Amino acid sequence: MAKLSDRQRSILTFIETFIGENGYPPTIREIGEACSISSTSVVNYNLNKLEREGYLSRDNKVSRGIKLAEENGDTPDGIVRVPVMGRIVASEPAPVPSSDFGYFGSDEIIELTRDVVGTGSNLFALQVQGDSMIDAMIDDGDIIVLQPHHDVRNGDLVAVWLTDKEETTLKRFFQEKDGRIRLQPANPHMQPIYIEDAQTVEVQGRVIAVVRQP
Amino acid sequence: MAKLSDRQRSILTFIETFIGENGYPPTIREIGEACSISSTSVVNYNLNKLEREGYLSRDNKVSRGIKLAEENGDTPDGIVRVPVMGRIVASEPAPVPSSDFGYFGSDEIIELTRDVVGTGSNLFALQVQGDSMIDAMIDDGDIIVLQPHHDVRNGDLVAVWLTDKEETTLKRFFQEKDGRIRLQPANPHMQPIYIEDAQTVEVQGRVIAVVRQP
DNA sequence: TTTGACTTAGAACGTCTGTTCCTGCTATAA
DNA sequence: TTATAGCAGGAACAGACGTTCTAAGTCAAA
Repeated sequence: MAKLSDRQRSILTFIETFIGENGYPPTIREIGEACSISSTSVVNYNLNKLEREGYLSRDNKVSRGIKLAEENGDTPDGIVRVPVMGRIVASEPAPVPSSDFGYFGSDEIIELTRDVVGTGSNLFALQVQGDSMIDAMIDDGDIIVLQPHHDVRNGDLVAVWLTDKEETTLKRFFQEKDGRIRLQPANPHMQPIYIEDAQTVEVQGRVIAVVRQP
Repeated sequence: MAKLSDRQRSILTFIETFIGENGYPPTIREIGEACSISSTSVVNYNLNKLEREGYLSRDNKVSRGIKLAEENGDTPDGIVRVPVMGRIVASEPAPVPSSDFGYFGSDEIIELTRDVVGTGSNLFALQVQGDSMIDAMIDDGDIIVLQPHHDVRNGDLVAVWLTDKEETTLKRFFQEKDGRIRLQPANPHMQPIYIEDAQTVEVQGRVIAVVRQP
């Protein structure tokens, strides 16, 4: 599903812009005119091809029956569907999606915009249970959006599972020069935690956003 | 632009759900069938009426040429554009939009989904500056979405301007039986504030959502 | 070269769809 | 009562639209 002819690509982009401008999909003849294709059958042929490749779906016998496919939960209008994988509790590791695609095992799905989650992909969300993360200024019931991220950069706010303490916590991550890991609470009045053995820190994901609905 | 017949309302909601399901608008006959209208001219008549009232726009002679109007920043696909009116600081009253419509004076616009902001209308957003609202578990840089709301119910999380203390704060609002107003911090370890003179409390809005991007 | 798969063109068919015209009903005001 | 406006139903027309059929061009493999 990789190779697309120039013609097919121009058809696809035209449909996108057309829907954006008009609010409804174009007809076969409108596509043909825009992409300088004289025959409706050629447009039809390429549309069928695009459908077979999964770029769009068509409703037979229906005028303007074209719907653009939504790739990886990203709808064409900038909405991102993020699966809520469950609850995050201090006393347990966070439930992380097992595979990269599919919403299996997710309780529900929350829709967010790119304005909130940025350009991340493979996102998942967790609802915080209990007020054990109050020191990270995260309340009971808050929803945190995570990106599975194994190469964490210094300063990232991450959800980590501390194997020896058997505790999940949200802290800013810093790799110190002396090999230790410093976990800095968001609340500036609280003291950081220093971890001697980096093996005891399992990063579950980087926090992309926190959403609270009082 | 207020009065809508039952028929017109059912047409409108059908168009909404149809677009949501199919990705393209319905035809006149599909509307008629769904709303049990036998004649296409009646549908056409009501569509023209709805267009005249501003609820939708039509493209003449175009099949499925219906586009739902976007009211108060609410796009047809469930995205809500919320103007960010500025920053909210503890030492100043929150900047509230002067009129009910238009984004005049807004620094920028943030797009959110209905999943986040619910069904509210006339929403506006403010970015929190400083960590003075740390007791409400709201951090520097957080964005709070507010609904201008003058009839506040007990338990609502509201942004209030205390005229005598000259301070903006976020608290849960309770009207006590003895006439006093109790402002309860979100942090359960903190003590509530009791206001004797209700006149000194100006409710700027009800907090719909809080969004944090670390 | 021949073969076959893929792509493009053109035309015709039948249905879908927006529009229009005519008719009738109901409610309000004169 | 009549007049007017708003609303609803039915039928028919013309054009739009998806589909299908035939034919031909392109290109790589045999």
